Amino acid sequence: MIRVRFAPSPTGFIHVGNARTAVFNWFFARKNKGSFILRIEDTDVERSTRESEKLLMEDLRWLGIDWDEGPDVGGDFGPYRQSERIEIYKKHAFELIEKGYAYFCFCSVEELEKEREKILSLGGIPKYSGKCRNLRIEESIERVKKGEKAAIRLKVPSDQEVIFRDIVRGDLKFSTNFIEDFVLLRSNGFPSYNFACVIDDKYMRITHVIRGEDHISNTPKQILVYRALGWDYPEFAHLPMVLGSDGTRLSKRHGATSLDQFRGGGYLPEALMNYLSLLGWSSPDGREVLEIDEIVKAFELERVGKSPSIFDYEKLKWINRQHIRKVPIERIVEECIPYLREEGFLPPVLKDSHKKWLFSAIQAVISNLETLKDVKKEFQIFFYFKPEEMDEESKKLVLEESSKRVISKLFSKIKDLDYVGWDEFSAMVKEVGEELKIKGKELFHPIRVALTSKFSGLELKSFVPLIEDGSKIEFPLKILNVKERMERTLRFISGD
RNA sequence: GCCCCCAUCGUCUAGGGGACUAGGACACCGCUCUUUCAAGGCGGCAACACCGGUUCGAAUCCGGUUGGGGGCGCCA
Repeated sequence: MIRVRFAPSPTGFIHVGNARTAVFNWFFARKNKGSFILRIEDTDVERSTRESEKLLMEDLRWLGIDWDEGPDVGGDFGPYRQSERIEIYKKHAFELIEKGYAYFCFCSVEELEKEREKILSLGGIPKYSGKCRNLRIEESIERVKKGEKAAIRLKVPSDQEVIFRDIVRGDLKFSTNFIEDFVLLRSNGFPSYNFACVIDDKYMRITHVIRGEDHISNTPKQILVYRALGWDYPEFAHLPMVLGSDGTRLSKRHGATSLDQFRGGGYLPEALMNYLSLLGWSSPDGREVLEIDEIVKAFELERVGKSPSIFDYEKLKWINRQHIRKVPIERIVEECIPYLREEGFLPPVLKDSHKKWLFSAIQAVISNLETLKDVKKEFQIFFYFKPEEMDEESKKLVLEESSKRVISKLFSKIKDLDYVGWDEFSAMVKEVGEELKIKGKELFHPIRVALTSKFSGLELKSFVPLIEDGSKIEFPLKILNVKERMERTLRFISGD
């Protein structure tokens, strides 16, 4: 039974790089019918909050990741918050002291800091001196009993090699000579990352540790802990980094980086997941726009690449567009509603008439949507109509003599009608053309501008019915119909 | 500085000794469809970092150089 975990620390929003790690773990678990475990690494008391833990889980769920075991859903190997497992870590840290594989360290943080700076300034390797390593154990225990603060460090053996196989990278080799006696248990009683991680992965029966490349150098340290404890260790797979456009670590400077920003930015979760899957992995059949279950089916760690990838917002947008076109339009309508409310285009309660209109309107603009959020700007054409604010290009066109004649003529045919259907409308446009001997662009373009105040946009065939129908429905911002729009444009042209 | 990892179009990638004239996708450019703009369709530009070795044959294997990235906390 394959068991993997995603182990974030609840210190802020979830970064897409971390999300990618979560997603790959999840794909691997689902593909192999294994378990995906969510473990909260909240041993940094200063920075961890329950609030971020909550947000983190919400964001993960939004993305489409579910977990079989975790702090909120429970499981047989909990608790799943490290802060609730302190006794377990202590027990094993003391066990290592007893076995002689670890020792108490009484150096203060300030002292160590000073030492490190000194070594660094001399161009040396910042490595703990091992000062407390040879303290007599009886004496150390005595000091601890008296209440002196002490951390516990691992006695890292010298001249040994740690070799492990990484599923992505093959055999990796490290000499223990470059590993210092790192801290297992901090003087505040909390475990360090490299210790807690080992204990938890063992207790939770993790079979595959899939994490970012930035953890490669932690792996030999953790293996040393496994060895000292006499435990076998899981398989490792280190995923390549996700970088920003300039090749440095992806950060705010490059654009959106947290899951909630993509959510708010109008991305479909399956599109983001799809895009994330393409960072370091590719489908054997070469297709890129994939349903989640297709990815699960095809996913293999063996197909994960070794080199870092740059996060490409353009391609994400393109993938998002593909997914927008793929899912049922009802869902797109549903997802667009919050954005439209935000703009004040929709009332708090939607009647059937609203829904019906909305459906047609979304259908009309859907091919222009790169993100769901784009619906806001696409819908302006329905709710805002201000001839006096039209751009120079449109103004110039509409003020031409022939344009004026076209618009007036068409208006004279429409002005007594209560409703203009598309067939009727296009028949009248045709008549106008014949009567004025104007055709083509010269005929159509002025009409477009008269109706939208914009030089380009939706095709009139869908636009005209939408404003005609829309004008009969009650919206917070009234939709003007053909007649009203032409009237206003005419007034603008004549200079009133 | 030290340790480790990585290297195919601008970007994501396929490829794993002969199938390579190196394939696909995004972006970009052009054409087309459309009496607008997009979207769509078609086409184009564009890469094996460098040097050496192994081999009949190297993008592919080996070594080095260069470049990039990661790590070196009582953070995770």
